[in-house]
Amino acid sequence: MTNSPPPHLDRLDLPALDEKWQRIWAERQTYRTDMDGKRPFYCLMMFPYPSAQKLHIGNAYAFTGVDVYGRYRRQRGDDVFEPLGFDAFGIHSENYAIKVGEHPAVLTARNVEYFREKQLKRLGLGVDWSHEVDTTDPRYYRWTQWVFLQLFKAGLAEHRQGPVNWCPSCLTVLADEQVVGGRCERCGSVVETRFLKQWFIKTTHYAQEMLDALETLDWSERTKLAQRNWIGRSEGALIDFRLDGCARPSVTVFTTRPDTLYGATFLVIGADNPHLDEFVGAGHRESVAAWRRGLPPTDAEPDFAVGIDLGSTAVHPLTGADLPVWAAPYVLGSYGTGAIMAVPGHDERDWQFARAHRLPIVEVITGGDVEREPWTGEGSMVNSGALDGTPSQDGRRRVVEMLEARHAGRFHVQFRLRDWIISRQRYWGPPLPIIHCPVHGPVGVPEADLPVLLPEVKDFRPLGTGVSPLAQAADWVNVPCPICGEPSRRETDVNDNFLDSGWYFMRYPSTDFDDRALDHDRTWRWLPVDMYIGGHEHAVLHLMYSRFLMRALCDLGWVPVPEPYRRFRAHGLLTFGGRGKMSKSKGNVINPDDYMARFGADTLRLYLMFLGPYLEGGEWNDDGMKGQSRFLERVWRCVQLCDSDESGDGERERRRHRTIAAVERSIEELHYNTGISALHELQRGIDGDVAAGRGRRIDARTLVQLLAPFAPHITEELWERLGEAGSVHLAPWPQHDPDLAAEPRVTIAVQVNGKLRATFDCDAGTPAEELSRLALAQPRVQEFLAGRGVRKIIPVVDRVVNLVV
RNA sequence: GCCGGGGUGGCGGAAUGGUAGACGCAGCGGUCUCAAAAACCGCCGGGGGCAACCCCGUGGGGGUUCGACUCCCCCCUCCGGCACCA
Repeated sequence: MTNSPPPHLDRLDLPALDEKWQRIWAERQTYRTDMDGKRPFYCLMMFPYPSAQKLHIGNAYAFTGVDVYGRYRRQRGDDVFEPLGFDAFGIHSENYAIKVGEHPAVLTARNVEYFREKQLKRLGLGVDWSHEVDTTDPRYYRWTQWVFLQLFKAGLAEHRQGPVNWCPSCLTVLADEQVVGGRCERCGSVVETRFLKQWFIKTTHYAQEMLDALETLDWSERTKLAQRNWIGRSEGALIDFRLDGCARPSVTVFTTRPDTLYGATFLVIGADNPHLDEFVGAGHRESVAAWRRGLPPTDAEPDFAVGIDLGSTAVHPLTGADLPVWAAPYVLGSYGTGAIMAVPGHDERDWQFARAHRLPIVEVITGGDVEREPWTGEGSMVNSGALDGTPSQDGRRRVVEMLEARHAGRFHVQFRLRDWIISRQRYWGPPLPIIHCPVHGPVGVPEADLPVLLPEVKDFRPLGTGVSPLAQAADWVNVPCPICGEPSRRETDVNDNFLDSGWYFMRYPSTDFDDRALDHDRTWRWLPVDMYIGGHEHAVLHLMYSRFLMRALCDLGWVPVPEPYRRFRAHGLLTFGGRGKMSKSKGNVINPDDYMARFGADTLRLYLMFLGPYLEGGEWNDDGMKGQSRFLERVWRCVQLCDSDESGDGERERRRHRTIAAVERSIEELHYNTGISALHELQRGIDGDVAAGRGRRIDARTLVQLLAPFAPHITEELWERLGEAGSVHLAPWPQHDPDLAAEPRVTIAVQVNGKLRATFDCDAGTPAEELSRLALAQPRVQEFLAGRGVRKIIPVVDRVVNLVV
């Protein structure tokens, strides 16, 4: 090769090519999807929330990986639908707006503009922008409200009192999924329990179905596992205990170990159980009330020393024994029935509590020494009346049968998943479309009156009173009941923005229609999503909610199938500066804009896809870009210097077909890094041909086409320069023929006792006996055998011959 | 504590149970240049040897196998998630 490009080659200016082709693609609507296409393929990426920060490199990584896949499918002839939008409502944006003293509507509109125009389009995504959604646009949230009304009408949305997570800093209720380790997912404040009337979506109604359907889904295994754990199915029994000495006549507890019932020595009511007062014995009221006031706020660390005897007693349903009733914070008031039977001999926490408060510990399952430590394993039942000697596994069923006979208990399946609280006492969200009538209670806003527009208010900051700032808009709040016309009040809470994002993918195909949420034909043609790729952090939030919504809307007849995503893959995490996710606080955020301005979008895309297996993520390294930058320079030169129309050459055809196969496999399995390696090798090969004056046009075309999903701009330019008509992104993908990729000659490794001692070449497919003969004939092999007899020969065709002496 | 995923050159990483380290970065040597940069060519796990070559090597220890980065068991370690769920 010469040291500088021949004079007739233009200098490669990647940022200029980005600008040129992005403009032309927009003009020619290259990525506009034929919504009536014969081979629909719905390729989905998680839409971003345009909070104050710009998109960072992690977003670019996520989007590029999906785009490569979508582009590949498009080149293979599918009608690929690759839409994008903005999840612009929510606390993220609102809090930032409060911080900078700007209205969230102004702020998010500006951010959306920047994201779309300066970053997402700049990356060269093959997105059909004509189907963009913005969750803050009334033309979108009108239908979010419609979705809520469908759930309301179906009885899947309920206004009820309940214990809820309250963030004292964000001044709003949070969903369970937004509480991490007892703290607010967003601000880290310790979450408090409050009893408020809230809107619940009955996700638990589909708990079993969603659990069962996981088995049938083609999803990343780790994502399915996270959902399985979150739904948290457990089997056991509900057991009723009669109570004496308090207001309540009885209490029901849940246990997964009914076989240990004979070992129950006391009951514990959750300290945050809303009905705690009803369990308190006469004469204990004041001491219990004082104890309760002195409790520390919800904390992740359980303290078994904390607890109080409530002074009432429970009657054991089988033995008739009197058991003391206690209250303690180690029992959750909101899981199961909010109360437990304590079996200290066979439960870690009950044992600790019993020790701390000198309560009796009884062994009812053999296998350990319950005075020293609790035995939670299986064994034979003892101290259990007629059931003594029964294996504990069988005992579970036997005890349930006995309870059922006495009407004191029954088999029960308990889920850890709880209903989704979707009301938020904040400003920046879609108002829940409900009117509270003194006569009719909560009434849905008639669908014809949608959208319920978010009203202007003087101050959009949260009030902290448990009421949304929307309550300040008196004219807006006071309306007649849609049924009877009585003076009524609008619901002033807005919905959780996970409701906005829970159905956005259903809306994309139907954005052409303003008079319906989901067009029947479009929805039946395009749903479910064929390929969804996104971050694993949404395993139990967005991915659970959207599965619920799809299932509910399917049962109501609005969508064709209950599961929203045919395939889901969780991509890996991009890290920088050691371990951990990129975040502003760690100071390890990379801004993609600078790199695109310097090296062009193709170089960035290529490097991101090369730095590690896409499903596993990898470490960003500033110097890594150089390798791909050099590669694109070499591609630019060698492709334009190929001028031979030769086609029959066996070895170079093999190389070409081998590369097609390698790139196809790498994209289909989302191991983009190995596909790019194969392209490097092909390019080096072509470079050698060009130096010898025989670079083939067919190789140049193939290289350009295979590289196109990763580097869409330079390949489009080269395609044009090669004199090809139309866009490379719409040209038919090169066919690969396995027969033409097969090597006629292979190298056989010869091992003696498993160690490599020689190699020789032979025709592919040489039979085993012939391989053995050839291996023994190798002079080096004879040296190593040194006259020792060969005990065994293991020939493997086209691979290896192992000689055992 | 429980669950999941990892541990391979200086670094990122390759490898249907069959020649470990493809591809890229960094480094070293060379070509070109007054010089430097860029580009191009070559070398690039460790140890030994003048050399042909030899020995060791995929977190540690066992095992299965003609043959193990790959399969099985135990341990160490890193990352991520969940975490009082009765």
